[in-house]
Amino acid sequence: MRWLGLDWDEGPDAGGTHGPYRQSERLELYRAGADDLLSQGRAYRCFCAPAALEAERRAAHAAGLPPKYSGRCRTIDPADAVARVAAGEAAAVRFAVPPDREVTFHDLVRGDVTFNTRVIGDPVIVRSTGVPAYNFAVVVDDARMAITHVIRGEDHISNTPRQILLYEAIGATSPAFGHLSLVLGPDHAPLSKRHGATSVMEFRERGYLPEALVNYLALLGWSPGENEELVSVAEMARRFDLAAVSHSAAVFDTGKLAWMNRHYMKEAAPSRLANDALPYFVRAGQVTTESDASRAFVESLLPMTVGSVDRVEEMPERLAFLFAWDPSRAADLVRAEPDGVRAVTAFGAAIAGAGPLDREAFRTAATRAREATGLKGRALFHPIRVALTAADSGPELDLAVPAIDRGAALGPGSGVAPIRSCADRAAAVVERVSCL
RNA sequence: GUCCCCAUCGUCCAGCGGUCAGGACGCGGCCCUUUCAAGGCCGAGACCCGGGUUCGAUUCCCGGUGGGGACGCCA
Repeated sequence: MRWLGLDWDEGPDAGGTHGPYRQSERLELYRAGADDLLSQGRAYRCFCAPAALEAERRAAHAAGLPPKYSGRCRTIDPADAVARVAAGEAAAVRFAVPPDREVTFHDLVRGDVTFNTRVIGDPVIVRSTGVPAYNFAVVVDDARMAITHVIRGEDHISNTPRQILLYEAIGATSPAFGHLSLVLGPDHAPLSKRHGATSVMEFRERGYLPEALVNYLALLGWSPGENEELVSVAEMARRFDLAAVSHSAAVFDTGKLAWMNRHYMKEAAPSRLANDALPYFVRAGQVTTESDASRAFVESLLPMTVGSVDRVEEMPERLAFLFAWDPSRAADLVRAEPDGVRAVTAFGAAIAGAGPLDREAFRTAATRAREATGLKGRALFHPIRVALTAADSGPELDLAVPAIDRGAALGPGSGVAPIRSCADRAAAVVERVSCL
C-alpha cells in the first residue's frame, strides 16, 4: 500500500489508540467476548466431529436444502457441556442465530439487502483449539476499534447478516457496510493465481509504475466523471464517491493497464525511471555494477524505450541490440535486403574514421550513403538498421546509433557490459558480406 | 440445490424518461517519420429477452435468461 502511495491512520507500525493491532495479541478480548455470549445463552458449545458435519452438509445438498449446520448441539444443557469440556472433550463455540428473522442492512453501494436467518447456520465463533474464527474476530475488533465503515469484496456480502447479528449480540452498533464487486480474469472467473500476477508486489516486480496500477485499479468499477481516465491518488481522494461505484464485476484488462503504464512512464522523471530500471539491466547482464556511470548510461537510453515498451521490465530486451550484436546474423539480415549490401557498404564507408556518431554525424553519414547509392527511405535505412542492431525492429536509428557509440566509448570499469561501436559493426558486416 | 448480488460496444467506464447512445483500451485505415515504435486524424463496434408503467423506455416496475458470490472449526 505504501508503494501505491496509499496510507492509513492506525496500525501496528502507524500507532494509534485502539491497539493492539495484531489478532495474536488480542486473544484475551475474543475469549472474553465469547464467554459473555456463552453466559447469556447466545452461544453454545458444539461437540460435533468435523466428519459428521461434512456428512450432514452432503446430505443437505443432496436433499436440495441449504447446507447449513443443524444446530444439534444447541439443545445440550450448558451444565453438561461444561462438564464434558472439563472432562477433556473438544468443543467449539457456536453463535446461536435467532430463528426466522429478517436482517436488513443498507449497503453503501447496493442499497438495502435482506437475508432471512433461516438460511444462516450457527457459525463457529471459537474453534475447538481456542482460536477465534474470522467472523467473530472481525466483529470484536471492529467494535472495539470504533470502525465506522467496512468496505470489502462482494464475496463478503453474505457474511454481513451474521456479523450484524454478532454486533447486536455483543451490544455494539454495527458499522456501515459497502460491498464492491469482484475483479474477474479474461475468462470471467474471479482473478486468481492462474491468471498471472495478482498481488501488488508482483505487479511491482514486473515493472509497472505504482501510479499506473492505482489509477487503473480505481477505474475498475469507478469513473471520475465524464470522459476522464488519468487521475492521481490525491485527485481520486477528492473525487471518489462510494455511491458512484459500479455494481457489476469488471474484467481485468492487461492491455489497458499496459497503455496506462506507458503513459506514466512518459511522465516519470528520467532519473527515477533509470533507478527503477537498473536492477533489470543488471539481471540481464547488460549492467555489471550499479555505478553512477551505469545509472547515467541507462538514463541516457530511456528515450529509446519509454513509450515503446509496456513495462520497465521489458527495457533490457528492447535494448538487447546494444550488447548482443551478432555479426553473422547481422550479415544474413543485410543480405536478405534487396540493396542491403550496397547500402551498408556505402554507410560503412561514410562513417569510417568519423569518430563517435551523434545524431548529426549519423544524419550526415546517411546523406552521404544516399548520394553514393541513390537509395533512400526504407531501402537505405532498413539494411543499416539490421547491420547495426542485428534485429529488424527497434528504436529509431538516429537514437540508436548515438547510443551504440556512447556505450562503446565506455571503458571496462564503467559498470556497463562491453558494446561494439557502429564503425566496428559496419566494418564487420561489410567484410562478411563482401566475401561473396 | 437454496439464498444473495449483478446485466450499455470484445473490455473498462459515461448515460440517470425524449441523446445521431459519449469516452478510453484493443482493432482497421490514413497522416507524420528518408526505417520501428510513439503521436495525430478517421472508422467499424453495444443498450440480454419478455411483459408492464408512460405520449415516449437503454433509463422505472415485474418475470425470465445469463453471469457472479455465499452456504467451513478459511479468511
